[in-house]
Amino acid sequence: MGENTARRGANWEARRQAIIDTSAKVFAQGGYHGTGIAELCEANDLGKGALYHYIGSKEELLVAITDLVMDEVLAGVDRVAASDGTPAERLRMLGNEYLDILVRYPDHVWVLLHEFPALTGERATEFHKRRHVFESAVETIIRDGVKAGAFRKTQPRLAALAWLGMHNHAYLWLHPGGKWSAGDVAENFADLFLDGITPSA
Amino acid sequence: MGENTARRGANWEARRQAIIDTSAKVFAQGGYHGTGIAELCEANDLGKGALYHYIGSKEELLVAITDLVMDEVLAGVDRVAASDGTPAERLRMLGNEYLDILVRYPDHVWVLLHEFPALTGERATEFHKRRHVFESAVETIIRDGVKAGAFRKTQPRLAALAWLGMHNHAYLWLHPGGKWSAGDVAENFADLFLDGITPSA
DNA sequence: AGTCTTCTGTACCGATCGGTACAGTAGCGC
DNA sequence: GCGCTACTGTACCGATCGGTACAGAAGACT
Repeated sequence: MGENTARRGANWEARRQAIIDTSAKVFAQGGYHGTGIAELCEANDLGKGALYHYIGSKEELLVAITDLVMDEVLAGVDRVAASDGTPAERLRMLGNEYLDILVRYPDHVWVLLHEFPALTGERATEFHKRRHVFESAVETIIRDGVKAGAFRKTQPRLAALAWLGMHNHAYLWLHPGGKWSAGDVAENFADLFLDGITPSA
Repeated sequence: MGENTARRGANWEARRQAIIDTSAKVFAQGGYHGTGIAELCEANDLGKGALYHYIGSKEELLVAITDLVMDEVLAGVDRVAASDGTPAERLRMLGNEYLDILVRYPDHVWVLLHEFPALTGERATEFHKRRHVFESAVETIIRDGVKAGAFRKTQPRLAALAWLGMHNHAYLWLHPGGKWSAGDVAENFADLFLDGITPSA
């Protein structure tokens, strides 16, 4: 993808992106398998011919949705890696980046976390590879912290899974314009993860 | 359900339960909407007629799977409520109960957490009601701890969501016979949630 | 043995599935 | 205005969807 942008109409790409976004919302409500092409056509106000002119296939649409999110996530990982904070600071920063994505793309993230098992073949392996980069980034920060004595001697993998669970799960209840902002939640979660719920005194 | 057990064959109930369990595994692999009746028939080695004799409908099958898990979860909540430990102890206990269920019914739990949006009508409201009981139980323990001064003055709801996220997410990687036992993970998570990852000194 | 209920396979239903073929329309370069 | 390509709606494809009808097989009870 990218090299075959070829001679497409001026706003082909923009139109395609709009379709991806709209479809993400529909998928988020009805599920990937639970949503038919007809439903997507109606939501995008397009005939089947027009729709397929932009998306290629239903699965490609799913790929586009998940790729969009993973692009953002990995960009966040890079920014954090490029920073030079302590492990605790980097963990805070990554939480902020991730929850921000979650609020900016609630539908896309829902689809990603819910329907990634529907990806097949090399699409699936590619996705797992990218997800592994993200999860490893968390684990590495924790491992660094343990090595530096800034963190307790926990099992880094298990601590990373706890961190990921806390943050991933937020896609179910953290919405733009809701009770909490991404920043609020990220701060609370970082405090909790770093210092626990027991008073320090 | 229950009052119309009526005159069913001796092992009708057992047969039905076996079908539910087998189908849970199939759903866990292919998703609810992604799995057809024909697939369920093959997995259960039954014709459509026979299958429908036991399950009524596809959605009833989904309900049976989710009910099984929720029955266990709420039984765990009751046991914890009946105990008289400190908030910290009760949180530990609940984590143990929950992760134990997660390991004993990995397929059922996967289906529950992944496909509950497919429930419709009063089935959906009933499910949400029962899930709320579970989530409130977590929140109440935390609220009690804060009130008693055993926990920091966090927002109980947010802390509960963190706790739930950590534990719920484990359905993706915690499997029977895997690297960690439910008890191991529960203990690590409780330590982490109570005291954080920063050394206490 | 006869009867009656429970159980099960087969055939079938209309609807919808994801996807394609293709003829036409619209808009841009000239 | 001409021509060419990008775009779009309609009709259609075979396959599968969830579910039903129903006849017969299999047991249990008498």
